[in-house]
Amino acid sequence: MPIEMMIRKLRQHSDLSNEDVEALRSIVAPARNFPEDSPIFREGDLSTRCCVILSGFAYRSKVSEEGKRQILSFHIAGDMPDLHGLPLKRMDHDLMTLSKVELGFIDHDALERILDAHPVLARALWRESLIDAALFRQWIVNLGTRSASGRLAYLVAELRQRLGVMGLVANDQFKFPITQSKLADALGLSVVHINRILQAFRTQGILDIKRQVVTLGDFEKIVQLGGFDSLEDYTSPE
Amino acid sequence: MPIEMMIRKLRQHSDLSNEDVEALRSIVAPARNFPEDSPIFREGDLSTRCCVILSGFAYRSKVSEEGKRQILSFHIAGDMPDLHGLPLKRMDHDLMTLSKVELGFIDHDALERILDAHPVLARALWRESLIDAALFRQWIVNLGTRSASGRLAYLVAELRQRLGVMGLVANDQFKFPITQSKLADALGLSVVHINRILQAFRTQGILDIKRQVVTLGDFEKIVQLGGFDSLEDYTSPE
DNA sequence: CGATATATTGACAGGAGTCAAAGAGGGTGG
DNA sequence: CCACCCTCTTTGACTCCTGTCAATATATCG
Repeated sequence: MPIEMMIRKLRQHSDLSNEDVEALRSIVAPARNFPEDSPIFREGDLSTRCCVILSGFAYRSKVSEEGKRQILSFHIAGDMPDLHGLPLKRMDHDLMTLSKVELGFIDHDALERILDAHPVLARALWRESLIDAALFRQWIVNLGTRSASGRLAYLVAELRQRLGVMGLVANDQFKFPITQSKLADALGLSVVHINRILQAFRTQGILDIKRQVVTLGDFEKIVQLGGFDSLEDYTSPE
Repeated sequence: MPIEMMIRKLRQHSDLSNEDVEALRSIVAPARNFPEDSPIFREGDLSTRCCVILSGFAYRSKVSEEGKRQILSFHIAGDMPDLHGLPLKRMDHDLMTLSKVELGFIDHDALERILDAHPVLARALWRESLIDAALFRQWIVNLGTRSASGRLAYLVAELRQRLGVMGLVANDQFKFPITQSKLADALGLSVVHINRILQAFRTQGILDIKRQVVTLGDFEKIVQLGGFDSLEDYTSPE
């Protein structure tokens, strides 16, 4: 029942009744598999359904006019990376898989009907989409104020936090199938420089990213370097 | 009736009935004035009402753990910069005035009641808050992929676009009371460097920012330098 | 086992930051 | 009305973080 991860996430900030949850569960289409490094949707697409990541990793990205790719966010099991497509329809960025991904789909029309009858659920989804926006704000701070190594540390701290909540961190390790080139595109840095920072982190025993796995050597240090500030306190109502 | 600007903005993407609009209008409290360079709310505050900018300029900012201020966005007449506070309550950043600002306030409780009775309006506000998020994504691309001069050009292009819609651009000029130090904090650059870019733009006749006024010398060039891509096509449903 | 993607190195260039000081501008009070 | 002050802008000299280019090593996969 991997859809439970999404429900757990919604329940972290919203008080959903069992009816709300059942209604939502009833309209999730059977899981579909996507291969790694492939698009789920593209910028400009019209969205007719929302997806829920049941397992695997994805990222959202945008290509600037100059042709450079910027990765906007990473997504993990439990996330609904295109919830904003429900009110906005037209996608302003790509959604790509990082690994093999299992997706559940929720048809917009069906969802609209459920939301009309379940205002608490509607509010929960609005909230969820705004938490997404809050992460973007954090990301802006990260890009705008921190050095290269700070940015990387911040990313790792954020991922650890989010994966931890989903129970996907064990023994100071978590799966995260990233390449240095994608890290570069996420952090606004060059591949070469990412490589050098990674090496420095490795020799200092701070962290290691190898073979799809991130190993945290010194999490305290990572949080400090990245100036990581958990959003927890801001994402629950009242 | 400067509240009309907000309504015009909502109507750009949502089909509001006159009833919807009247309901909304009925709960806007009389305008209040805020002096320049002062806080409207602070990070950590609990939000009990939404504000609408009736006139003037404001910005949202966040201070990183390291103590550096990052400006997240600028706001103009017609904007509701804390709409996300309705579902999320706890503010994750500051809202500051740039100039004298006239604000209308909408009490959350009253708004909730109206939204329950006007689902189209509720949807419009959700949409509005997601357009805000889309601007943040654009901003991430700006910070992550562009050079210093590109970033500045992008900011000016975005402002021109948004102010233009509100009818606040005339003769290739618009009011925008910014200091170089704030520009630096918005673009993730140092004041000194901002100053040099500004001078380069000035001597090349591209643009000038002086005494609270931005003068566009060569808008084509600005759009090109900034790789500006209007969001227009993404913000209307279907 | 070859082929392709990814990671690593080295040398060098350059954009952007820092520090410190000097000008300008705008507001205020005597 | 002018002197003074405070903030904002401008300059110069210097540093250094990060990017670029190009080559090599290492993984990964069919």
